[in-house]
Amino acid sequence: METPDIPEWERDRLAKVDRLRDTGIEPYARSFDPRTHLGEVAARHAGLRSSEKEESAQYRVAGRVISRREHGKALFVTLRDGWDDLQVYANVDTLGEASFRLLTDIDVGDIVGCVGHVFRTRRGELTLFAESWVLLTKSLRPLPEKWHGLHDRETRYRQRYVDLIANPEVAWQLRARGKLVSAMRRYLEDRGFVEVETPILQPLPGGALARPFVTHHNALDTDLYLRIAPELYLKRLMVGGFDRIFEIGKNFRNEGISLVHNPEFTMMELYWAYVDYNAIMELVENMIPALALEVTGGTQVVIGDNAIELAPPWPRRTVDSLLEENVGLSLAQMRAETGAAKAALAGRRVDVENRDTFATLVDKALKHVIFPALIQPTFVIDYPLELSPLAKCSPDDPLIVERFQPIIGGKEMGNAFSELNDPVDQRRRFEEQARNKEAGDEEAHALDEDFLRALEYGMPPAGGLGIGIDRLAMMLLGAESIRDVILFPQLRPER
RNA sequence: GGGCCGGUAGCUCAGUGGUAGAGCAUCUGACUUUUAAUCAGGUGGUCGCGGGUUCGAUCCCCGCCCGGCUCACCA
Repeated sequence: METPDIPEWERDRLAKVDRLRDTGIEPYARSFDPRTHLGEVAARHAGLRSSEKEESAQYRVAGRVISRREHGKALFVTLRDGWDDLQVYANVDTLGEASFRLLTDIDVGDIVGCVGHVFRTRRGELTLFAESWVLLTKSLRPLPEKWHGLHDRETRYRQRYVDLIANPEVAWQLRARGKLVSAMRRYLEDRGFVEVETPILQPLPGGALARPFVTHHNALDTDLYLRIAPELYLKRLMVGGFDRIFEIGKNFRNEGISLVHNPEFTMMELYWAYVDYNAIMELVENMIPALALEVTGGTQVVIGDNAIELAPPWPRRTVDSLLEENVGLSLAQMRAETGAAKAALAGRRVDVENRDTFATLVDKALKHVIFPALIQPTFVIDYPLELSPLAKCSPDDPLIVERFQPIIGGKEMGNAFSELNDPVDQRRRFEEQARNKEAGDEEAHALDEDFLRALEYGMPPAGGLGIGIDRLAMMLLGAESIRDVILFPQLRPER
């Protein structure tokens, strides 16, 4: 009987499934409980010497068979659970003829449970001596090669489940990202912040300058946008009396994909009533090293050739002083003479265009000249008004807003400001954005009447903060691509 | 979107204008502490897709698809 549609390996394994069922064995078991994690077994017997055994402790372990070495009447298999491996040894004398024969029939990829005691082989590897075993899940597909593993990026991202099996360091890194999020959540809760959830489907996307995804609600017959930021809803909650809140969740921006951009990404935003951006800076410079300590065990990270110390305090540098130092022009000079600003930037190998304005020139100077030079953690503070339609003005200068960005390893880790709570000023800023939109700026901020109505009821003074979790994870875990800290990064659909 | 690089067996990769290769995996046999186990033998391929040139294309040309890097935009 020819079934050319089914690959050979799968046909063989499907036949094994049939044979197992014929002998009364279910190849997809219901449970194997209790069990001990492989890593725990290894940790408990780290001191066991070669050729010694420890028969007093019996273990039930389970995992995926990632390799096997058959020796006639004996057999070694290596099990993996998550990112821990443990070798299992079995022989025909202990298992008996029937059970041993079935064991030699298992394939790399199968998931099995084993019961036995540990010993350490002559070559020094901690090993479970199997006294009995059971098939838990039959695998129908071959695993990638044991030596070179799975390298192909496309397969790794499309079939992350295989990547996680074949590359335990990937599994470890993605798990560490999870630990980062939970550590952040705990850190904030311990300081009185309450976690909230605000709409992802929004009638008007706001809180950031970006192009949104559009979707449609059938029953309401209305277009909705996937949020580009939760900011305006969190501020509505501040009006409502929540005075320390945060949200950790996905934002969606309909823009390019790169080493540092994924269309959906995770953001932590927090709002803290009755403080300004100075308190937020203190929070950030204390929280980041605390999170690093939990996730990596230290407050130092290495990015490229640079050792970075995250411990506080972090220096504060104004945009104005950084511009003077790196571009040779003050903010006021750049505002007054955009021609000179363009020349100065062009001289530093920054692409400038005719349509560049004061605001975009400052933005380019920060991104291409100033940030890349800030390796150790630094707060860049006090931005020009034009770049920040939701931030409050400085008491000393109406053209400056109280805003900061933490820069680590040359990269922006977040964005924060003293929140604008003057509804009249906010309306003016929205109207300015509306003019930009008419002039063709697709990313200009929309005018949100309900948000203004909320501000008119009165929002307490507050500091706000957004931190990109993906980029923070990259920095702490030394990932070069955002795809390495996202379980299922966005790819073009498979065809 | 532009530029550059890539797609060959399940995996990692060689390769040539004249019937397609290796290692590992898989299959058969041997082997009771191996560990990239070992030894002997075998199976396995629309060479990303579609056109063109040619007696003949996996190879050369054109178009497309998918991925990577990079530039632009963005966090």
